[in-house]
Amino acid sequence: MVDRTTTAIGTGGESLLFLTDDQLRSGIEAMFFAYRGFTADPDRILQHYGYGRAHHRAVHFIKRNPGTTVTNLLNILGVTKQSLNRVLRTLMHDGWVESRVGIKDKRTRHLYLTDKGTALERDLSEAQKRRVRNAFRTAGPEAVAGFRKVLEHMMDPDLRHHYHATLEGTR
Amino acid sequence: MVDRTTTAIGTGGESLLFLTDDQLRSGIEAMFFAYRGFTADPDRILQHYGYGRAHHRAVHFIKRNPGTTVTNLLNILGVTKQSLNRVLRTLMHDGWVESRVGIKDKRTRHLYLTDKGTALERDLSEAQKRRVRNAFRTAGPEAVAGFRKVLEHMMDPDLRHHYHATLEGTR
DNA sequence: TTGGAAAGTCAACAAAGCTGACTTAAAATT
DNA sequence: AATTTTAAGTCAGCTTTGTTGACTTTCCAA
Repeated sequence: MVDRTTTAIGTGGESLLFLTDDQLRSGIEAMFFAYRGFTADPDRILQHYGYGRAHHRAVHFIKRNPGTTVTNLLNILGVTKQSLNRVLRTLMHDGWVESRVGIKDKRTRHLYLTDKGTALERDLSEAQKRRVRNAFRTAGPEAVAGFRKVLEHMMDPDLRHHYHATLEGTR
Repeated sequence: MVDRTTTAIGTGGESLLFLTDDQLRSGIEAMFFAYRGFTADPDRILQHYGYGRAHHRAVHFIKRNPGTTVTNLLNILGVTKQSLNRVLRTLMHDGWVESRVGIKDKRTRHLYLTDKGTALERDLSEAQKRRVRNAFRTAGPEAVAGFRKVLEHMMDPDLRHHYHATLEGTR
């Protein structure tokens, strides 16, 4: 019943048991269930404010890249202009985010969190970090290094630089 | 600018550099970008068939638990009955999934993939496994072990048994 | 035999994504 | 100077996937 063979043996003849179909399937399910946990806490908070996950993502990346332009955010988030615009409009209307016209290029709008927005972001990220911190602490530093390594290679190569960009100066 | 302190030092005084706020934030972003990649390939295929991610999840877990009941699937997927029902209805109508009335308990419906459905599931999971396999192979077995360990601790404890259940007999 | 659990249906709605067409303003290029 | 391109934003309309609440049918079990 259990398939241990399909991708178990590499061309070089090494055992590679971690690449069996069953290992891959269970890795896939781990991603599915872990992502559910990963978003659960912020989702609960957002619901209280009347926002969704899209708002969280926008607020997160504005916090990490203060003064980012709309186009840049579009590239990071990988959604359409209309979709992001809807989110940004409500965030600005409700006073969490503000946009300033660019000085060099007056077509661009630079996005910033207001004080209120900074507090919301802290709420959301604290909830999320609490869970990630627990998982990291329980699993230990070597597991965390492996976790990072696998995730990095799971990303789309075109998007990987957004991940790296935010680590500039931290390693 | 870069905060290395907030959660860097544990109560015992150990270094715990892997738990700095920056490490946690970048771990969070790794999850975000990796999950995008993780779903990208199946999403592309599903779009071709006119289905969405919810269909993939249903088909995946019916494949792994043939004969599962609707209620069981509800618990695994964590959605409402109505939401799942809409998906199952289209899958059954289009001939990918069939439901058989329970013998012991005729109220229950047991779900199975048809031959057609099995082929679709293979298409989807092959695409997804290709990416996970690449990531696993590139990162190596120790990284994969760490990846699993972290993800397992990121799940909701209530949901963790679904992940374990599917590994029964494989370890 | 009656109460309640399991499954399914219907209606109505919301969040968040999409396409396509369009405007305005500013920058860049010809 | 005129034209083209780019950045941002808007409008209309659509899809997927989730939600709640009310309801029926079936049928097991106390």
